[in-house]
Amino acid sequence: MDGSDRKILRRVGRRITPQRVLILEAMREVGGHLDADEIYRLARQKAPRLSLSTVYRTLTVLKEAGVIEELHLVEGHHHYEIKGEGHHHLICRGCGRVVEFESPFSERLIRGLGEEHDFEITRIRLDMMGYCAECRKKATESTE
Amino acid sequence: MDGSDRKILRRVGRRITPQRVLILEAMREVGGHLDADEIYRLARQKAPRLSLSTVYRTLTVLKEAGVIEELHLVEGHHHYEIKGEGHHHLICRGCGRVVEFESPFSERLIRGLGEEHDFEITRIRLDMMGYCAECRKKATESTE
DNA sequence: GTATAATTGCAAATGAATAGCAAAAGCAAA
DNA sequence: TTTGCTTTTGCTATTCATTTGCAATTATAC
Repeated sequence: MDGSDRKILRRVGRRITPQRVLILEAMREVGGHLDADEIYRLARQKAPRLSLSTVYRTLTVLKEAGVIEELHLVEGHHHYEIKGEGHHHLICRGCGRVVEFESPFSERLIRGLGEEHDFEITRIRLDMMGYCAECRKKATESTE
Repeated sequence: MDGSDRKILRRVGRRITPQRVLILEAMREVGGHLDADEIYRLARQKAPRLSLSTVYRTLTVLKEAGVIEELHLVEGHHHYEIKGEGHHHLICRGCGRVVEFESPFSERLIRGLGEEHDFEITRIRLDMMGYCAECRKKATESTE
């Protein structure tokens, strides 16, 4: 957790606690998307008494503060990732692997869409589902 | 539920029951996205003994058969809609209203993205979050 | 330091979704 | 149409991610 994270938490009137620092550092260190339980297990390595509810509460706080983002990559539970990278996800329906890619949207396209429906667009969520090379290969092999 | 729905269910080896017919008809009639409970309440008007588990099981069957699609529009629970319209969602963060819009993607763009990551893309999920005209107006008024 | 309000850990609760099971019903073949 | 087999249903109980209540602890302003 760096200075700017601290500033953000203060701005929204939240305290800086070791648990919050730890959770955010774990997320920054790993990068990409993690679910609550993965974060819990990671952070507990350094703070064995950390509770899962604190993880959830911290994730809510960080989400509200706009530091992280909640993703719906799979059914059943959420994933979380540090915000600001503005990337999207390619999800393999075969093996579940997730590949990140950069936004293919031009500013102009987004502005046009927003104006068309009189919406001020603040966030784009784009996920593409399909099959990765490996799973396609496996599928071909098993059919032959 | 029309003939083609029946055909599809038969093809995947599922039976055609009054409950399935009812649920699918309710969804087609209302159009757009509904959650399991809304579907339950709608369908129960005509079949009071219908159970919520049957709704969930039917939704799973229809999902597997490719007739409907599960959406993650809000946290906490899913929404379902008839497949095939290939549209996306503009979701207002203020009032929760959902506006549907057509895909802004060109075939070429999608093919390019797929090739770049060696994925065969079968489905695109695009949701944009923001604020509708009304909520923006309200926000301005309350600040003045 | 001290006061005080936010935060934590723990345990219990919630709520969407699933699973187990006996009874009911669809459907293929006779 | 009747039979026989299998799926499906309704009911209830269960699962599991997430939330909440609460007393004890701790961050932060003064």
